[in-house]
Amino acid sequence: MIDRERDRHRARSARPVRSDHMTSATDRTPLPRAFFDRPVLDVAPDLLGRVLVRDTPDGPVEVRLTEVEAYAGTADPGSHAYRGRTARNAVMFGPPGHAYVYFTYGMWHCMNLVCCPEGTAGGVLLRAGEIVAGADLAAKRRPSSRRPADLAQGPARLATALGIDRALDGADVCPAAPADSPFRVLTGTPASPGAVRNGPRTGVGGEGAAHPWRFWIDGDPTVSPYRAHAPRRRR
DNA sequence: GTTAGGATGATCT
DNA sequence: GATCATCCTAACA
Repeated sequence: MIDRERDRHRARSARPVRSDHMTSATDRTPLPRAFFDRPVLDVAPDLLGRVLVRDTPDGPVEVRLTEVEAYAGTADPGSHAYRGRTARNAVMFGPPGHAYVYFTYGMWHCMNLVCCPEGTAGGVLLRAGEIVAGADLAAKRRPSSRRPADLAQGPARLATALGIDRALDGADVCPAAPADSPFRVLTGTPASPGAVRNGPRTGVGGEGAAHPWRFWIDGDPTVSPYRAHAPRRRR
């Protein structure tokens, strides 16, 4: 319990490494499918600093990823794919570079990026990020937001800010042309390896809790507060 | 500042 | 019928 508190404190209070005076422009080259056709533990930390673009008729929203979690398919007790393929998780077993969107807690959507070769159900949960374009639209979708940093501070918040729902389950994130999909992932400005931290995944209990497969950019204010797995109490 | 508890429904056993 | 890869608000220190 003490350790939990300490981890949480550490994640929140680490020194900021923000670059308010950044001069180098974001690299807007889309990531190729080969980027995702790798083991999840390679892809997950490499996604930090990348920019997910979500196009809608209302306009684009772009989020710079600051926190992700890796889920390693049928061998990982924390993964939705642990018990094998079902209608819900089918997209995870498909080709890499697609969105796996699920509905949870009766209210929220969360989004993964499918990794690994087809047939291997790897996924990276997008947990948090910094809205770098379309903040007005994101704020309209998230009226309870108090400040820019919390617009996408948490997986369901990120999905809400980007207007993501089950209709986007299976969407291609590496389209041949931008018009072919509502998603793209840009090269962005990858986080330097020295700024990347990792620790146990949020909300994952049991044997899956042992894996330190949550990755985040140290000190970034948009990283969500860590919560250890807590079994729901009966009432 | 922190914490407890309710909201709400698809999914799976 | 239990379990969620969660969020928000009210209440409290």
